[in-house]
Amino acid sequence: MAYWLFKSEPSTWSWDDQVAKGDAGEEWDGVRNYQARNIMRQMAVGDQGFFYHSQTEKAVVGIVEVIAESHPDSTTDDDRWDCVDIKAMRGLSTPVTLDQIKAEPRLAEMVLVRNSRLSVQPVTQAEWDIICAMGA
DNA sequence: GCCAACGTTGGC
DNA sequence: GCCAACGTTGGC
Repeated sequence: MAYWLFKSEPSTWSWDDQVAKGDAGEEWDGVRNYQARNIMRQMAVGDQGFFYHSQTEKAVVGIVEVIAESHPDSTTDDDRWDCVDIKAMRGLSTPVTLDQIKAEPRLAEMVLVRNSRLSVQPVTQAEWDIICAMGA
């Protein structure tokens, strides 16, 4: 199983919005970036991901599961853009903030730290375990 | 609200 | 195919 990170502005699509969708989940649509799209194309059903709030909160707030592999993005007619579907699994007891992540030397190589603008990112097993422990 | 970083676009 | 201009994103 692989791990990922999904970034969203809470004012556009928040963790609460995602939770409200329940097990039906929702398309992770609107991505218009080749790098992010290519990462989504690598995802498999059952993979897990962090749900990260950018801008005001800047923290990992929850864990999601991929429930549909990459397919055309229904919000555009442009066939270049794909998306996956995800559903909320559980919230973190304590959100893990960007400050905490930057303060943890073992997370210095995270894409979130290295390339903060990428909206969909891969996460390693080690990074996953560390952040889960920090948020428990 | 500003600015730096980055990606995309379009003219040549 | 290069590069300047522009738009977007996200941290501060």
